[in-house]
Amino acid sequence: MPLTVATWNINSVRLRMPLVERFLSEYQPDILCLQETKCPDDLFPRKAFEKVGYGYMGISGQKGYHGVATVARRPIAVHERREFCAMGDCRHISTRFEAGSHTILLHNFYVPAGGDEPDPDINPKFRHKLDFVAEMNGVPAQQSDGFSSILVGDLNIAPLESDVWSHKQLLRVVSHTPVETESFEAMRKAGGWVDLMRQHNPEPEKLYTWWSYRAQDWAASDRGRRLDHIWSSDNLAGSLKRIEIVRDARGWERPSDHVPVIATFALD
DNA sequence: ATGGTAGGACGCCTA
Repeated sequence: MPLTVATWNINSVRLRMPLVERFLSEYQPDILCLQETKCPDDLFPRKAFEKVGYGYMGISGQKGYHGVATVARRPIAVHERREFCAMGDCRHISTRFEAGSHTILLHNFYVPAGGDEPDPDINPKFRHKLDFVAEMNGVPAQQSDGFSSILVGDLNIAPLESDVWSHKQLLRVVSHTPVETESFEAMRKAGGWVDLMRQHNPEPEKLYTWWSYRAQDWAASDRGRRLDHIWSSDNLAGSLKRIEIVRDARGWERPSDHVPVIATFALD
């Protein structure tokens, strides 16, 4: 049976609810994981999601900053909301659902951006980002309880050379510094996670999911980065049929600076 | 080398 899972940093779910509705109606993913909802749970637009057929949701939001939500048109249950770095931030929610013969644990992450200065000794936000990635070592793909796993989200790191428009020019820019990309890839591999976007579109093909708001013409300059990711445990990777980056969404009216990424699985 | 834009909440932090 097919399963489609999408991830999208929406940069205010309330402001961009019309875009979310357009995306859900055009692409109809089974599950959509949102980041940067910037919305406390009691103000989350539950009714609007229910109205378009997405009646199952796990939300973890706070006022003004961060916030994640996983919405679905098929049953999902909240598994856990994990706090990282003892900061009290809403940056993770995991949900659980049945698909084919699998019970799948789906992690939805919003990793700290890390500020501008890539030196943990003088920039606490960069320190926080590195600590957060280190703590993600405690989220392995293989569960002792036999769940299969998917991990998605805005991970705010572009690990490979072809994940940025210019490897050389971004080596000292937060999101692509060696200390980030190396600890990120080490964490992913140690956790047993497969990078599904790269399984489907290997290097050196350029893959971007984010384009800065500050560009005069984002599409013409195309200075993008792959900050959003979809990973899975080994036992699901072979069932991946398709990965789609919805680049068009960056050109929609009042867009997020991130675009949706959709994974389609054919599960037994 | 620099500054550029956007959102939340309303002065300034975060991305």
